[in-house]
Parts: sequence; C-alpha cells; structure tokens
Amino acid sequence: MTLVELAKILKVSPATVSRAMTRPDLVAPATRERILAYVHKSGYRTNAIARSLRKGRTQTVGVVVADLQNPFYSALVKSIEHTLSQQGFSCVVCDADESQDKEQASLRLLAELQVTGIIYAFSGSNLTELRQLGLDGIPIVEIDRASGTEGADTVLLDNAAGTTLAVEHLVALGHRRIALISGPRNLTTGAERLQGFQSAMRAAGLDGSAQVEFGDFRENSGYLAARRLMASPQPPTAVVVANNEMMAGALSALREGGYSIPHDVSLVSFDDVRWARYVEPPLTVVSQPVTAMGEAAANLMLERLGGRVESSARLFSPTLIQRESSAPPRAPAAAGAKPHE
Amino acid sequence: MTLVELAKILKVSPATVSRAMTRPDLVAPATRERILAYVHKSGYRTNAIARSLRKGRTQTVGVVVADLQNPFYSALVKSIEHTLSQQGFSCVVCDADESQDKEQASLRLLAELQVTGIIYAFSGSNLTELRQLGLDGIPIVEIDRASGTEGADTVLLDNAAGTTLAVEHLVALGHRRIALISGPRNLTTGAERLQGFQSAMRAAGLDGSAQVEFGDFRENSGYLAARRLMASPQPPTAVVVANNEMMAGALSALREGGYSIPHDVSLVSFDDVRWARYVEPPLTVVSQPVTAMGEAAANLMLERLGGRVESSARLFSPTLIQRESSAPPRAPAAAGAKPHE
DNA sequence: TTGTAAGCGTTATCAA
DNA sequence: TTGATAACGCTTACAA
Repeated sequence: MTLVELAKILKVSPATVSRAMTRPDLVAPATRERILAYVHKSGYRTNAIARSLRKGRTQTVGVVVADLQNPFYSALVKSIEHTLSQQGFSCVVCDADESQDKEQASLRLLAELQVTGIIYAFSGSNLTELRQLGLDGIPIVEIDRASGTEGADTVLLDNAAGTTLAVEHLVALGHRRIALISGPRNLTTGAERLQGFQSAMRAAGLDGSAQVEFGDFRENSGYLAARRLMASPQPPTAVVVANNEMMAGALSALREGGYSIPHDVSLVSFDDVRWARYVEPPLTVVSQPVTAMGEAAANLMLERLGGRVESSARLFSPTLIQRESSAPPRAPAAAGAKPHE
Repeated sequence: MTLVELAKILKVSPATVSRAMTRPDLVAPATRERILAYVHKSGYRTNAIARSLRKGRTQTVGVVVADLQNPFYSALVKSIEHTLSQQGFSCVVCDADESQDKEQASLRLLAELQVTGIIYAFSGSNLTELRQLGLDGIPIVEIDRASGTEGADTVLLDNAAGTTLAVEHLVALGHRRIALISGPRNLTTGAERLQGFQSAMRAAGLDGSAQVEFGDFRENSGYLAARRLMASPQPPTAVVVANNEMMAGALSALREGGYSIPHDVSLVSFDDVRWARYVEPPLTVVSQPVTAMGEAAANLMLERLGGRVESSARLFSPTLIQRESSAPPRAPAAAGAKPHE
C-alpha cells in the first residue's frame, strides 16, 4: 500500500494524505480525521526509503564498535540504541572486530546507506580517508576511543586517571613491582592508560617502564602477556590490565600457572563487567559509567542533528571498585630485593 | 557527488556509469576503465537509498533480540552481523528489552525502513499483528525463540534436551530434590525447558512440579526465585536455572544466604557465557552452539533472499559442560527424608 | 555499445 | 484548505 493508492481510495491528493500524517495542522479537521482513520485501519506505513530520498536525509545512525561481544561495548550499544530509538532513529550496528579493514568496510557501507550520523569507537583506520569515504558533513561522535577527526564530538573516559587510580591503590597496599598489560599505543585507550600508569609510577618513585607488556585488547593477548610477565626474572607482585577482555586471558594464564590471587599477585583491571564480581576472587576494577556514556553519545548526536554546530567533548571519570583481587604483597617488596637468591 | 554529475564530467550517460559499476561486462573495456578510474579517484559512493527505492528492495536486515547485554544475544548478533556484512548486507539492530511494546515498536520501525528480511528472537508480541505491521512477504528467521509465525524459518535449540541433560546429570550425582528456575511459559525457551525438566524428572521417578519457580529471564527474577526456593520447608539440593541472566541473580542470592556451592546446593544453568568458567565455582552449564546458530540464521536469510521458497527449520543440540558447581548432595537425599526434624 | 526516458514513493513548492 | 507537479538519485527497458 502506497500513499498514492491511499489517496486514490480516499479521493484526495497524495499531498493531502502526506500532510495529514506529517503536518496535521495544515489539514482541515474533517479531512484529517477521515484520512487518519483510514490510514490506521489499513495498516499503511510510510516508506522510509522514499521519504529519505526526497528529504535528503535518513533517520538512521551508524554505530561502529570494536567488538560487540565485549560486554563494555554491548552495554554501550544497548544504551545508545535505547536512547536513539525513543526518538525514532534506527541504529545500523557494525562490529569492526578490532580490525581496520573491517572498520573501513563498515564505514563505507554506512556512507552508502546515507546514515545521518555515526557514533563510533575507533579501531585504527586512517582518519584522512574517513572524509573521502563520503562521510563528509555528517556528525560524528567518537566514543571510548578518539581518532582525532576534527569536528567530531567525543565521549571519552579520563583514561589516565583510571590507571592512576589503579596504581595508587596498589602502591598504598605496599606494592612496588607493578606491571601493566597495556593496549595498543595507536588507540587512545591504549596510549592514555599507559601514560597514566607510567606517570603514577614515577610519582610513587617507581619505574613505570620496566614491566609493560602490550596486547591488542583481546583475550588471547592478555593470556600471553601475563605469561611473559610471570616468566620474567622478577615477576610483578601486582598487575594492572587495561581492559576486561585481556583480563579474562590474564586470569586464565595465572590460574594455569598456579598463582594464587591476590596472594601471589594482585590484579586490577578495567571495566566493571558483570562477571567481575562473580569471579573468584571478585575483581578490583576501574569502572566506567558505561550507560551514561552511551546516553551521552546518543544525546550529542541528537543535539547535532538538531542544529548544534560547535563540537562538544564529554569526559567521564572512572571510579575504583575495590574487591578481593588486590591485597598487600606477600612479603614487603623492598626495591631490588630478590627472594630466592 | 551523484551519478549524474559523474556522467556529465565523463561525458557519458548516467546509464553507462551505472552499468560500468554494476554490470561491467556490458560496457566497452575502454569506457569502463575510464569510468571506474574516475569513480575511484573521486571517492564516489552509490546512494543506497536511491538504489533501494528504484530496485524496490534494500540490502538491510533487521535484527531484533530480547536483550543486547545478555552475552548469549550479543554473541548471536556478532555472528549474524559478521556473516551478513560479508555479503554486503547491513544490520539494523533493535533491543526489545524483553518488552512486547518495545518489540512492536522495533518491528514497526523495521517495516518502515523496508528491511529486506528480519531475524528475530521473539519477545511475546501478538503474532497476528506482525503481518499488519507491513512486514508481509519479507523473509523472517526466528532465532532462539519461536513465535509460531507461519512461513518463518527457525533456528532453535532443542530446549527440552537441554534441561533433560541437566536433570539426568544431577540425578546421576544422587540428587532427588531438584528445583527449576524457569523462564516465562509464553516463550518457547521457557515452556520447552520447563517441559524437558518435568519429563526428565518423571522419568527418574521424581516429582517435577514440586519445585518450579518462574522468572522472566532477567537477573533480578533469578535472585528472587532462588530466595523463594531456599526459603521453602524442604529446600532443593540442586537447582537448574533456565538462562544465564537468572543464574547471575541466583548466584547472588545463594552467596548472600551463605550457601556453599556445590556443597549445600548444586547448580546447573544455560549458556556457556564467558564468565561461567571464571566464576567460583566454575559453572556446570548446558551450552548452546551460539556462533553456529547465528551463522545458520544469517545463511537461512541469505538463502531466502536468494530465492528459496519452502521454509526451513534448523534444530541445534545442547551439550552439557561439567564444571564444579554440580556435585553429589551432601547427605544421601532419601525421598521424604527431613533432616533437622 | 551507448543513450533516452520513465519511474520507484515520498514531500515541497507553487498555484488554485 | 487542497491539488498539480517536480524532484530526490538511481536502474532498466527500450531505442538508437
């Protein structure tokens, strides 16, 4: 059923039917009621494709995240979808799978779909290409990870504050040999968490470069990094892990190695995902206000679409949630002390 | 940049440009190369909206799930998106939030968007309305939960086999007082898991109706159900939980109540989500082949769009993964025995 | 092999 | 207040 057919049946012009639905005030009450009644009865639904072509814009927002299965991102997407759908927007969700190729392909597809805006968590694509992808002129909200795209709104965590919180907590417990399992340096979440770690270590009079292992924010890289750390001549007494996926891997590695947590090694990770509190021991984590961040991203997008021109940046603060994976080191770890030697 | 502008610059007709991109074989090699070279250089991207309007169909599939944050569904969505995006399809993802209203609204939106098909996990909407939503004629693949919509393809788990597996495992361990935290009976996953539980109990000579508590597949209902069970005059020695969200709630309740697992009560739940193996104790679960199910759903959709007419049903089998949350009951639970009395 | 022209279902402009 | 008409950007008969 199309609008023209509807008009024919009702013996009015298509324009009138269209107006009755979108600008009811412009239509005489009697006509309006008659039209709306029939529209309702017939189950007619506007063809959004035709409308979009005519209006030159869609009611669709592209959402690109690095990994849909990471509970942090799925919570983010849920929150974004919830906020946008209430305003009549649909979300085309793309999973970049932490891969730049997939991210590029996704952005290309979104450009073709003429999405009215994009909310995305950068996975490393070459930014200059972004504009060439046909995405010029549409609002972009970057979430979690910034790409540096100019003009984009951002919804970010104060990442350095997050690792600082973690380090200070561990130092207060008496740890000196603190390691970091970091994310990639080309992502802001990787670089900033690393930087926060190192400056907090220096502030505590410790060497922040000594024990840093790099992963790719995926489970397996956390596993490997933890193994490397524990195999080193002076294994750390505490490890900070830069995201929840790598933490899962690190946990496996430590269990496999027979280490008791927090007895042999303390652990602090990012993201207060569901399982963090059910795990044994319950994890001390740096928590992000993920629902609020998703809402903020969606609202920034809505504001932009509503006409805001100047770009806006929202920075959220992490909080430390102390649980049982962090405790004082087994023996006072005097700097340079080498047990078993 | 539109196709017409492109044509003007290249001094060919729009039709030729279109053909060069979509049916290259119909264009003379020289013209074709000249066109494609410039298309590439200019960064021109087809306007999918215009194309869809003209062709009468989109390359967009609607995906509706009950709860994006439930790791089972996010894994499903990831798998679906992965498979479909490789074929050039986009996914509009909607979170029904276990609510029929939201589900209806989502389906309405998808109808307007002219999605070319819908993959969805039913949340209880009135089926007859589905057709009136303007969704008639497009392929529907139901996943996880069936609504009974005729003509729809289905990708389902053998749910009854799942609870049967759980009950048989617990009976073999010596349990007699086995309870179920069930999902809602109006969802097939709720009804079938309940039915499998009851028939397996009867097969073991036990009363399957005695201890069944109903939840809504969300965390809090699992918490409440577990509390009710443990407060009963004869608390169960083992509990089967019908999904992972309610399991999280049940776990909280049991820990709060000071019960030791599996010493005081054994636990078996559904869905081998990430945290099931990191939790203390690691959970015995009925596992679904979630990635394969997502792929199957996406492939059924692609086949349908490719022309298959007869409907197709894929049934997947659950497997039991034994971990440490299930063990023999503390004392041999002779039927009718009432310790402490 | 290429061009012309119609049309997909809306909405905006203008005229009545 | 309503209607006629053009246009959004593309694809596809059909014609040349």
